[in-house]
Amino acid sequence: MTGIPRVLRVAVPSPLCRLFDYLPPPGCDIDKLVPGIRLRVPFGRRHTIGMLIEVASASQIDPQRLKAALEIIDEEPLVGRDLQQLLHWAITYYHHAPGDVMFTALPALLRQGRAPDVAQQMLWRASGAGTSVRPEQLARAPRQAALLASLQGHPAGLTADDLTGQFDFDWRAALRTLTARGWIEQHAVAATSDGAASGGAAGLTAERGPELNAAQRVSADRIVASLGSYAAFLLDGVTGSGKTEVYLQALARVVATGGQALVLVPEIGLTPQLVARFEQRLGITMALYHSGLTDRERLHTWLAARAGQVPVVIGTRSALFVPLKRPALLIIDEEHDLSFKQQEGFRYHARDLAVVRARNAAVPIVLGSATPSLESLYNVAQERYQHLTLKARAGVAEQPQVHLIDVRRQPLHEGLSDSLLQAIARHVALGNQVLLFLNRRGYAPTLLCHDCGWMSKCERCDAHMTFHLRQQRLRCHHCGAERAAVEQCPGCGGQNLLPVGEGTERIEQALHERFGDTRIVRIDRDTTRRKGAMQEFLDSAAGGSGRILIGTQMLAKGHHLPGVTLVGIVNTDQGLFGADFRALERMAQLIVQVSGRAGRADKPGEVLIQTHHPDHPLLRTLVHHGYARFAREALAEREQACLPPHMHLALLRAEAVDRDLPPKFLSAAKSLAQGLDIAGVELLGPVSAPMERRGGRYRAQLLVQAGRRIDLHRLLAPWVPQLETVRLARKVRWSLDVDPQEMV
DNA sequence: AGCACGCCGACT
DNA sequence: GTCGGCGTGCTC
Repeated sequence: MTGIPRVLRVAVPSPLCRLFDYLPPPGCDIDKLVPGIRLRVPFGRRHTIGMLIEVASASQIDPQRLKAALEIIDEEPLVGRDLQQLLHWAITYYHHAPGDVMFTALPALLRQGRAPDVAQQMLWRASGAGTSVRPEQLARAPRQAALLASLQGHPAGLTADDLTGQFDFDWRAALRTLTARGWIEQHAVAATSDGAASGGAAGLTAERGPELNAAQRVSADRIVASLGSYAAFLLDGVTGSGKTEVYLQALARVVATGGQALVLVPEIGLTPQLVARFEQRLGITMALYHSGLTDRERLHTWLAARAGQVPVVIGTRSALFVPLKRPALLIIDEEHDLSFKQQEGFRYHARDLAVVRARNAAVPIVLGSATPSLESLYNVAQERYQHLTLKARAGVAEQPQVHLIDVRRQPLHEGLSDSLLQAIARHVALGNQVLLFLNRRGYAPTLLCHDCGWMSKCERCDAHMTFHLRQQRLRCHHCGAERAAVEQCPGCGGQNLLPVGEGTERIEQALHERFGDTRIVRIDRDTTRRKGAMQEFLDSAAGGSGRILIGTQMLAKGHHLPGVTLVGIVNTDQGLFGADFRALERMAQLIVQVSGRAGRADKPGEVLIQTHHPDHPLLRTLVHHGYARFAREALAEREQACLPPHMHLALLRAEAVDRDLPPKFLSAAKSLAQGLDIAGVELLGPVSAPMERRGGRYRAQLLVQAGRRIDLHRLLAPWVPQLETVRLARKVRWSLDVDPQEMV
């Protein structure tokens, strides 16, 4: 064998848009250098964990500058080919730092270099270098000194529990520093007891479900028939049409044939009830993966899924990256939901990546929604997805009656019109439940001084502070700033502070005054902060206690509220003319989702929508002809306006405390882009963000638009690495958002 | 992002 | 005289 120089191309956790080249660790077995393994590498003046991306024969970097990797961590690639491919795809599609992409896809413990084995316990011990350091040298850092001394005293190593018992300060910070200096190392030993993977099928018996109706049958059959190869389905069915039954049929087949499925649900959609229902029907134990778990639990699920020990993994956005040994099916429930889009750092869309993952793994994917995103409907029109439609509303005789209430020139009582109040009284008198929806918590969005015009503005944002009556506090819902509400105007000392506008708290109070003896339950972030409170509310509401339910966004998702016969949407107007071109789509989805709560079981439902714009054409279409027709027209409108999904967008954002810097940086970025001279791409801006100041920073954005996706990427690929070299890039916080979902 | 280097103000 | 503020620069 000739000595072919080997260079390891490594993704290192950093925001830098490139890979770093290393020499193999001294004396390492070349065969172990497989893409997908982790390495410990020197990086700058510290050590870090890197992911091997490829083994190249030569580097672009001056060979003198190449350092050798320190250690190989993994024997085998952490994830299989399909996931590796997916991550590479994501790096080039989102133009995001490869290290950041690779490492956000891993559970925290693996990110930290831990062995991919839950049965191991991590110990920290002084490294070779660390044993010869005298702790007294660290006189400036007494905690580090104490920690190092302790570890030197225990050559076999100490666990996190040991350290927590020993030190009353935050030893983890000291540990990080010492680890970075190379004086402490982690090492894994077989754990004494707990935590071996418990496996999947717990020997439960699957329960029989209801008979499927024709549409459900067809849908389930087509999904099942496509198992074993790639196919994308949009399962489009109104609330109560039985999408879940279709999922269950397909999942049952996957489970029966020994495959594995991954189910993604929106952040607040993952309830114990949903999981219980799946488990009963499939006769298995589901593996959960979401942010509410501890790092250890997440690692446990991840490993069990990778080992093929669990048949079905269910989780939120980040579960997309859970490896499967025998992937057979992917399901994205409520595919239109915004929580599938990560809104910071590596801004991926889990639904879009899931489609790519399904293709790589040659398995079918089902995107389910009662209100599909316009993107997905467009993909149906382009014949990229197959459309499965469930029309019948299983078990419910009639669709709810939907009416617009024109509130122009009508007297409003704390935001509620006479017609709505009368309807509420009517339904309550019949012993039914009423659900009112208002996407604004607190008592009033602002306080106004009647004497001098002072308003409760946030000091750090271009926004007002919301007045919370019961707690007597003013809060900014954008940055979290908070202060006590005063009786006197801070401007003039006057006593006439008026709450302007309505929030859920105010509606609740108004309803109390009007319907004194009726039980009213408010469900928003303020009343459900306590863990489990949301569930208690919903359980008690489902049980019939609470005649009137008032709530925000969080009430819109598929909770079963069988007693509700009237849904009132207090205010649609923000959605109709929002700064974001998707505001209307969101509002329509919300209206349909909230309406889906009404009139289950045998009671017909009624939906009343208050608006100042009863003639808004798309709102009328939605109300009179339903979501499908609304979506068709909205898509046509998007096409005319040259907006997604007919157009492809990327948004370069920047923010800084200094107001001038973001636009300056974006202008520099724009010049660079223009210099690249890519045809078919248009740059709009820079402009300030819709809320220019937020959390004390000024924000601006530059929009990149292209009719063809390939043109967009032809610009982004060379442009983004260039942005790093812009001087001003260091002075602003900037990020690129490919396919932005919110323009704020 | 970290992390160190480096050059100017208020403290033992 | 030093501690430490954050501006600047680098990471294979």
